Amino acid sequence: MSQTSDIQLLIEDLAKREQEQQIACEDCSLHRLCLPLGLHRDDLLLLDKIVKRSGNYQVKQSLFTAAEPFSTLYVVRSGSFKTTISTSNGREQVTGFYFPGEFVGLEALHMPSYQSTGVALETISVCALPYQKVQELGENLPRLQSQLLTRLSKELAGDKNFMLLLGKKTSEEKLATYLRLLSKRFELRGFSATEFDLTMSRSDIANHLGLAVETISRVFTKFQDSRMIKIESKVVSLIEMERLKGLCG
Amino acid sequence: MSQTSDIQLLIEDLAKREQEQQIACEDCSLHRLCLPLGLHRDDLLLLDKIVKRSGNYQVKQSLFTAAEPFSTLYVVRSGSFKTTISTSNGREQVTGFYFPGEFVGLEALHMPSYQSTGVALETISVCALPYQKVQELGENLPRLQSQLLTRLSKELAGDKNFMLLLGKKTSEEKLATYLRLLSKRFELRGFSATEFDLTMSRSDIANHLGLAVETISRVFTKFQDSRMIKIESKVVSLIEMERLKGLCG
DNA sequence: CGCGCGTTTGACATGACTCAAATGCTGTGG
DNA sequence: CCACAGCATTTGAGTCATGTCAAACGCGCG
Repeated sequence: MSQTSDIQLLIEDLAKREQEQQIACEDCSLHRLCLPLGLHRDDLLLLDKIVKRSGNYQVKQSLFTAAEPFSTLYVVRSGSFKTTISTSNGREQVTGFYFPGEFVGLEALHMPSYQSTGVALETISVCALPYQKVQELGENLPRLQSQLLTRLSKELAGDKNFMLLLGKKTSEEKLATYLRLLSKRFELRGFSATEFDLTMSRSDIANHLGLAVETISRVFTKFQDSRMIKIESKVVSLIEMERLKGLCG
Repeated sequence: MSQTSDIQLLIEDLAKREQEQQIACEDCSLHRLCLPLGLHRDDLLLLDKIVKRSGNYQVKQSLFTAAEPFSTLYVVRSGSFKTTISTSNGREQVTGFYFPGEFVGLEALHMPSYQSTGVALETISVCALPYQKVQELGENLPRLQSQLLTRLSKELAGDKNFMLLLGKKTSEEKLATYLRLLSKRFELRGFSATEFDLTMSRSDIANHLGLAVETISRVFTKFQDSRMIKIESKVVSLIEMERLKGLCG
């Protein structure tokens, strides 16, 4: 019984800390990756005021849905994310995965409504930026606008490269490229570049890369059989990074 | 002899007018599509000062090349354009086509160098915007920054949709979607939505859509045989727009 | 423990690619 | 102004990478 209440307490404490994540931008660990970069302290405080840190979401929960009115930009605080677009007849394309410090929904900021749907891949928390207020703030903070421009431009550059992957690469090249991409993103966030968690399902990966689940599965086992990588359910280890690089096409 | 000199004069005149296309942003016919949108007169004059209208290029000439240092944003004034990215082993992907009023090179503006190559599809003229100066101007013109943000966001939205095309559509759906896309862009520019010129080669189209030239050719003839479209070498007529729409997937 | 979903594996089907050749178009030099 | 060279496009035949369908497996959750 005492055991139960101990756990209870722990859980409550965790939930409380979760809810209370009112860490100022200034103190946020994502500082370096996020919007604050290049802003002065005073400006940061202004930014702070419009950020809503309330957002916690469960697996498969959606932050926003295509065609719903656009109002807010989201920045991932913890956990990971996917966005999807659909054809009129219901086929779906995963247009991106998003990790802490990354912006979701940038492609909508000139439109009246979201054009993609954002779904949580795990339990996540986000910072919500009401875009209207960001714009108002931007009127007097060119630095903020610049940061946004940089963010957009980076995503655009990534997507252009992704077009190369979708249009011209074989299934093996696609997966190899994708793994290296993830590796770099995790490394940038201070995590291991050689061992990480695939928070998305095989079918999400397959869909994103324009392949069938079965193909992804086969390529994974092929890569594993050749001892280039190791997989234990969700955890990937990149053993021979050079060989992987060579396979990227 | 008099004939020759007549033509001579005509050519010289043309060349002169070409060179002299120092039409102020304010008076430019692309006004509505381009950066000036939403700027005040005074601001426009400032923008005017940093725009270089010198650029005329021949077919296949490149404006910028991947890995070359990034310095300038280009806006197409007349003619059309493609950008490409390549894999390390030389395969190439056409990442976009650009028409009057559209920005080329936006994906590079956070980087030290261009990541794609921009090539003229016909004789073209462009406005060149030294990005450094755009930034300086942006410091005091939030409206300008906003316009840039909108431009970037639009391109991003387009590319996300394009990922859907590349990843999930059949060859017929790809071409149908592409034709409709072109149609809309021409319409927006005041041209016919149902009859227009394909300034790019079949192999450029094929490459862009992630298909082989032969496939494009076959689909074109199939569409034509079914009397949905008509093709006379470079000119396309969309006869049954509704049917085309239905084929977009 | 067992249900259900996600993943893997196998066998087969097919859309799009490749290779090859014919046809058509464009621009250039005689 | 014509003829020819060279490139772009079309058409045909055969192949192949990847998709589809089906079934087994296994892991996590209730």
